[in-house]
Amino acid sequence: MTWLNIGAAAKAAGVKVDTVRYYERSGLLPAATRTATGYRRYAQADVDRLRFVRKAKALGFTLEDIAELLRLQDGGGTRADVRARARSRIHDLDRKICELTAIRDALSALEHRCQGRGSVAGCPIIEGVQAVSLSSTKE
Amino acid sequence: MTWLNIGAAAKAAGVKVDTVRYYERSGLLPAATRTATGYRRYAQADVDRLRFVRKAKALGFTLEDIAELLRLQDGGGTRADVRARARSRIHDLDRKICELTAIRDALSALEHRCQGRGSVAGCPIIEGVQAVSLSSTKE
DNA sequence: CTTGACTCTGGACCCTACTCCAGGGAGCAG
DNA sequence: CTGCTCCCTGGAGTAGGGTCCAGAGTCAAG
Repeated sequence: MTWLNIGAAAKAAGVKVDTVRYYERSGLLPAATRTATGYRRYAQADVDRLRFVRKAKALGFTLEDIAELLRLQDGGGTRADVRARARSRIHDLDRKICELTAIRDALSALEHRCQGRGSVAGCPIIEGVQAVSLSSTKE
Repeated sequence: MTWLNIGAAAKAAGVKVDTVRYYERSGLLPAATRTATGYRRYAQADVDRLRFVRKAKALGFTLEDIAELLRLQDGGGTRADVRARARSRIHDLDRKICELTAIRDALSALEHRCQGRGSVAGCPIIEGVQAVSLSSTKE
């Protein structure tokens, strides 16, 4: 079994040393085994786990989601559990995308109404912002 | 001229008292005039400004963007300036929407590959995450 | 005069996901 | 042994947009 120090493990997984320690602190990684002098030792499985974290993050999972996914892997969760997590994430993403799209379209409509000439007084974009109705969109 | 105390002004604009003070601190609102005993006094124009901030925020502008928009209104900026800000915001939104959509689609594809039965071992979603290729998406 | 609601200030704290730092050990090449 | 790089810990700092608090002063009603 080849052991890696934290620096090598971090490099292999494509994250920073501090990030690895941070993940350990926050419970995403189990406390690493240590050498006699206190250095953390990592095996390939740990590197894989780090990579998993990185990739799940790229898919928009929060660290908390990821912690849950890892718990499911460790603790013999079911595929249904995993799937539920994924669905919930997709749902969040859909909501966020809708929200941003609505904002984008509103802003774009304002932008098209503006010729881009003249002083700010009476600018359709500014006036449009003033006319936005709230109470619905709550982030 | 009817003056409002901070509580009334905040209520009229739909924000919290602390938020009003925070906006003043961070330069979005000019320092309010004060009564003899140090209470902040607000006129209708101030309430309008607060509402403007709220609405611009709902359109996804950051407080910094909003500060700039307000400066343009105050300082006789041009519509071209305002429009440039709006365009930049639209551009940001487009980028963000694309990003989230890509993530959503990737995750959705994984989710469809999963029957939702069985243990986590071999789960296509987990394996799919492991197979994600990185290096492109950064954020 | 008392009570309760309101306001003042400065500063601490929340969230997420790190990132950096100081001050000290550990490991290894020459 | 000297350097150099790596590692350890605990704690602080970052960004964004607030939120909350203590301790003290103010205001209006009863």
